[in-house]
Parts: sequence; C-alpha cells; structure tokens
Amino acid sequence: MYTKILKEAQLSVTDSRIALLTTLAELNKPVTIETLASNLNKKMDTSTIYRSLKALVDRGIVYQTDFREGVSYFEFHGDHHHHHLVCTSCKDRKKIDLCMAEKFPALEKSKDFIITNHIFEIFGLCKNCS
Amino acid sequence: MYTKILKEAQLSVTDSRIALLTTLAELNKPVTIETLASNLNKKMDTSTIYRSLKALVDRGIVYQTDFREGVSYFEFHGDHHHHHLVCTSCKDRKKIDLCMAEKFPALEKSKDFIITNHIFEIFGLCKNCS
DNA sequence: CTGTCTGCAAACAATTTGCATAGGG
DNA sequence: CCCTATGCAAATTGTTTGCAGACAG
Repeated sequence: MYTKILKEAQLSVTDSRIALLTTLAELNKPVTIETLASNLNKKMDTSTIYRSLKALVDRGIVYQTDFREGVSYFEFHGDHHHHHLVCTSCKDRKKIDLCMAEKFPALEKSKDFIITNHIFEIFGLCKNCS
Repeated sequence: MYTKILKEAQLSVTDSRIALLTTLAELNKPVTIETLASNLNKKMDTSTIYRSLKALVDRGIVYQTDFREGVSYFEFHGDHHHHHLVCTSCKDRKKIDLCMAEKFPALEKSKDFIITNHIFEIFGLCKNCS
C-alpha cells in the first residue's frame, strides 16, 4: 500500500519510509517531528525524518502545516482532506471538513500553475476562550 | 491613522509600533523580520519587532504566513486581502485575489468560534518549473 | 505614578548540513 | 554497480526570554 504510494512518487521504497507513513497514518492527526520520532521508537534519526517528510510534502502526499507555534506539523491526509480551527488562546485545534481545492476549480485546472498542496488554517478564539 | 488602529486594538501607541506599521504598509508584500529590521534602519531591536508583530497578528491586524522556508512572513493587509501561489521549485510567489472569509459565511458567523485571521497558501509548480 | 514597551545579551530549540556507510533498483 | 537514503554529530539560525531602564496613559 505505502509501497505503491512511494513508487508512484518516484521515491525509493525503504523500510524507514514505510514505517514513517504507517506511523503517520496511525496517528491520524497533525504531529510534530518530535512526536513522530518517539512513536517510531527512536529507530529513525530526526534528520532522516526531516528529509523524508520534505520529499513527501513536496509531492503532496503529506500535509505540512503551521499553527504558529514555531514547529511544523505533519499529517498524512489520505482520502480525508480537512483543515483546522486553531484557538490562539488555549491552542485547541478542531478539525473542519472543508476542502479548498473544490472551491477553486478554475485555479485547479489552470495551465499556469500545477497545485500540489496547500495550507489553510483558521485562527481565532474558541467558545471557552472568547 | 496607525494610531487609531493601535488604540482600537488596545495597544499602547509607541513610535516603534507606528514605524513598524508604516514600514510594513510601504513594503506591501510578505516580508521576514530580517527584511523588516533592515528597512527600519536597524533602529528597532528584533526582539521588539517579534513582540510587536505577535500582538498585531493576534489581533488580526497583520497577516502572518509561512512559505515553508523556515521563516515567518508578515504582511500588512489593510483593505486588500489576498493570498499566494508559491512555487516549491523556484520559490516564486504570485498574489491571488481570493478571500477565504467570503467563501465561508457560515463559519464566519458561527458563535462557537471567533475568527481573527487565517493562513491560506497554495503550493505547487509554476509554468517555468513544471 | 504604574504598567507596558524596549534594547541588550544570552539562551533555546527547531531544522539543516557534511560525510561515511548501508541499502535499493 | 551506481545512486539515493540513512545515521551521527556538529553547525546554523530563527525565535524567545530575563532584566533594567524608558516611555505611554
């Protein structure tokens, strides 16, 4: 399964990358490299994680986002594309089922720019904090 | 003008902040703290810039975004709200006139979450790089 | 006056890089 | 076999923090 994804992305199929994708999929939420590393039982060096994730993000396989915490978050999107409502006070993050791509068919089909992925995060105050 | 903005945001009106907003508005594009500092003629310490920008971003006055370069970019949006098409190969950024807010009136009006701002950046390959 | 803002310098921590080795195609 | 991926360790650098003095209200 992940083998297929990697091959289609023209990336070498290595144990590391399979483990990385498996773990990301299991976690099923945006995670930091630190979280990822500890869930991989420290078997993989962080520099390898960074390098592999970069390749995967560039190919649109993994979603990389930023919650303004000074750390990058990564998430395996698979079929379920979504984004988040981020509370700037309590840092809570709630998933929202909105896909930007389908809102902009014109952009998607443009010959001038091939979209591989996007960031979309909404910041504000949640019910408790406002 | 900027005085009014600051007062409405309940922030002290200081020379630094006026200079910061003036410079940001003049630059009229997303810039890094480094760029900002040099355009301020090094008269302001970077820590002050960080602190002031954070306050402005939290209040939705300044747009903070991330082009996956490991640096934050800041932009004074004023009336002209927009986003970007970011080429992951040549790093070129093209403005696009799309406002997310108007696409999601339901979200905007929800009582459960008060939106102050959002990130929206599209990554891919530009005409030259694809 | 009183609390917030600023500059300075030092501390932090996330991310990157070089290099030698291991492993995929 | 050749080229890419990996681990290790060190370097880089964007960002944060503590503190004393300056300034806004």
